[in-house]
Amino acid sequence: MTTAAVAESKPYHHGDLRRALLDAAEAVLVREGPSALSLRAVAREAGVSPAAPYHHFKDKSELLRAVAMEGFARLKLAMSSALARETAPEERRSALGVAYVEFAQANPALYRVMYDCARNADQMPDEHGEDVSAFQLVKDTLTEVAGGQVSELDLELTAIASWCAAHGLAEISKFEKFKPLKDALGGERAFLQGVLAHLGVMAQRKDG
Amino acid sequence: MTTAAVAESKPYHHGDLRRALLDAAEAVLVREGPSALSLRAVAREAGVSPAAPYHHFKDKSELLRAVAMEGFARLKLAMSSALARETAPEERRSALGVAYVEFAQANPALYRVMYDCARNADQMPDEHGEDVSAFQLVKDTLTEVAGGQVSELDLELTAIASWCAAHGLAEISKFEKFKPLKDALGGERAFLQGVLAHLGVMAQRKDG
DNA sequence: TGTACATCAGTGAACGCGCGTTCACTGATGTAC
DNA sequence: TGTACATCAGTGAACGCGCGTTCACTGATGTAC
Repeated sequence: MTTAAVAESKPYHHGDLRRALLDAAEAVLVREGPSALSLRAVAREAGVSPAAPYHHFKDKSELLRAVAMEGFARLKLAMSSALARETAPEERRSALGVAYVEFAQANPALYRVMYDCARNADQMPDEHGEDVSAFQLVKDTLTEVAGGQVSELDLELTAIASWCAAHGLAEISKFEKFKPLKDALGGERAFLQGVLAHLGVMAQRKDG
Repeated sequence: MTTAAVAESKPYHHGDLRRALLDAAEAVLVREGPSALSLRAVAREAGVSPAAPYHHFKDKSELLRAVAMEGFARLKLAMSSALARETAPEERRSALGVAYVEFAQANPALYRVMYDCARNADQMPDEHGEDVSAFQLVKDTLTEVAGGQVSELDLELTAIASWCAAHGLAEISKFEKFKPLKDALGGERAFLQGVLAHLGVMAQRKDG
């Protein structure tokens, strides 16, 4: 009946309910969207009583936070992978932005939860000392593009601007308004690349 | 007791309950945030029974939609005003972006409702034939900056990129992460201008 | 000018619902001796 | 190796809550004659 319940007469103890709850949360998100993501729905999806999650999360918001953290981790992974697939700096930068937006498009409900969570806390959920942050990934790539000839301040501001644009595009790109333009450009990805390419940024700064 | 109820033994008929409900909705948003924006809370705030709004809105989502539409109208107004205060194209463009973000910062709950609504419909709420859209405002201003030397396609993509960046900045700018940078730059507005200035765009395109 | 009547815009009680959380409980597991 | 016992990780019933919406109603307003 439930997705997470495996065959063979499930045991009283679950094994790894925390993990199962996070997976169940994602299943609920995919199937019914962010507004359906209640503690009870997650427990139901995991095939467990409504009180069970309290042995693994202090309360609902802590569960949501864990979901959001996983989402950000996966987003970063998607970005790293995209980066690794290209060698030329310009292509790497473009791929980074496209990967970001495509992740958001592929996981719209998760992406929403991620930023709802971030907004509530005025910060991204802790990556508690991960090796290198997604934001650092952006800065490094932009440095490559500029060939190292850029001040720390410009770099920081440009990275923020890029992040803003990617986030904005993630939220806005599916508006029907843009359909004609996408068709004219030859598809979704061309559209994304087109918009992101129009964030010229450093080139202007350098000769301005 | 309620904000909207005027003195003198309120009459049975309200006069303009629709208007009062929209104002009440905003009051609720400001005081308690988007998650508290229920039909019942709005009715309560307007000093009216829970069933009363149904004479003015088909259901909850139609009320929210009306709130969102008003929000977008006010955002456009703020942008027009900011534009009118500057003459030089570059300053006008900057003022436009700053006005956008500052509106979102000044009305965070309303801004959230506006985009929640837009996302649900995959489009902005109808401006049903307003004179000129906010997006057109952006395109016109960008054309001024470019001195008319720009293709329709570049213009469109640049305008979208600007919109994305403004939206992203609106959602991200209050992260604590940026506090040091803001201080270094001398304040919130300088930060916004700094980020937005790093969307060079057309300059790069022209000599690239 | 008065009156009958339709329509409008409220009331307030009630409906069923799903929610987050708590509680006393119990089955399963692990550990000390 | 066996056993007593503490601890862990579940159950399931119950709590109070606010919600969106419906309903029969009634007071106020406007209009036709």
